[in-house]
Amino acid sequence: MGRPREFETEDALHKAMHQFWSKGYYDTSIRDLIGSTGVNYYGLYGTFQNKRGLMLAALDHYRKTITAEFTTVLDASEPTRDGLRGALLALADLLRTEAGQAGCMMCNAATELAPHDADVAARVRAHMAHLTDRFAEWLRRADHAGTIVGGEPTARAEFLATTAYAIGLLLRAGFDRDAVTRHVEVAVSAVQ
Amino acid sequence: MGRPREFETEDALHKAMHQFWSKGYYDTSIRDLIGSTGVNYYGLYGTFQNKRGLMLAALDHYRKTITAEFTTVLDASEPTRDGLRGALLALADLLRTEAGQAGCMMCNAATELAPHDADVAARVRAHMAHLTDRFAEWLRRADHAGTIVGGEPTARAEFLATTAYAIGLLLRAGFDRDAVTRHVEVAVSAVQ
DNA sequence: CATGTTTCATAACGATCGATATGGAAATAA
DNA sequence: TTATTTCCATATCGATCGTTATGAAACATG
Repeated sequence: MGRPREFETEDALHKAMHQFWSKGYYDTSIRDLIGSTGVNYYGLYGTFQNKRGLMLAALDHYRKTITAEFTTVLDASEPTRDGLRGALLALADLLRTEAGQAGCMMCNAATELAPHDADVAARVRAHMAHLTDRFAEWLRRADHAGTIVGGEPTARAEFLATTAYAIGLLLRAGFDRDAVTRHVEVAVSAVQ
Repeated sequence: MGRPREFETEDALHKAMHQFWSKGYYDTSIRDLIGSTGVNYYGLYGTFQNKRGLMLAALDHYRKTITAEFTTVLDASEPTRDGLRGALLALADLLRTEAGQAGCMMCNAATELAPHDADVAARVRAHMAHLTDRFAEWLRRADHAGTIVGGEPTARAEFLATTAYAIGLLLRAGFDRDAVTRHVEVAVSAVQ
């Protein structure tokens, strides 16, 4: 009973995520979020507690959508250098907006909030661990196929993960697609 | 004539740099800066125009001190994998505070401000270009010595530069020295 | 000592921040 | 229709933001 709410939680979360993603946490005000989500004070605070709660929910949403989209591509890519290159370039496209300056939301949050927000730091850490895990799985497939064989799998996976972070940073800093492509090329040829 | 100022510009800049470096731009208030530098409103605004001017000056100061300190180490390191490892580990020490969560100030600023501040973006870009240039010079020395030979020098230098950025990000995200050391190890063995 | 000039210390400004209170509109249930 | 409940729209709160104004303090010069 009562008046029905005029917004979908997932939809509001998606729009809030994009707002935080492109503008960052501090440079995004509650009024900005009300404007971009279309949800008013009552709805936002009732659903997400406060600004920080919305940010944490947005980070979780990022992992469930953007990160998941990349890991799906990675898991589906063939275990060759071509496959790896394709996955990393797909990631670069995911982290580019029209303006091309979104970057990786987890890395952005890590820079802005992690040092003094344990909950954000935990999510960033979980994201990185998850990413490393997927790269390790990919390397295992490559090793099994005999296309890319090497030593310690965890360390090599971490290297690929930091390559992914670097892609986000380059985009955030304003480098264009060509510069990122060039870096991906070197990283792909460097993995062994 | 007149009352003498009670602060040194360089000293104030150094303290402001550390403040911005560890807490970021938005999470640092003018009152924080007055507290950490010991300079009052009159001195800060008279010398640096406003908060943004102080940030830009702090970025320049960062390049003149921290970045210069690293490039000095890099230029002095022998052109071998051991030399490269030593330089990168020295960088990791430079980017660690007691709490170990400072990271790279240029990367932090890139994430927080570059997308909507052209002057910051320009400084970040200049920093990255400078770093890439120094790595390219190092690679040239290694190539000449025959220790590490490879193909396109610019691309390889960019790879080493992004390795440096990744070190900053890992530290900012709270990873400890061992994790960073492990990543450096992989990067060093990957460069060819 | 008096005067002029520069800086220091602090009060104050308007604007905006995150967050909450309020009053009416919209839906359900009787 | 009426009562009840939930939500929307907006006003408002105290706090803090970046910035500026104000008066006292510290020097140099006469």
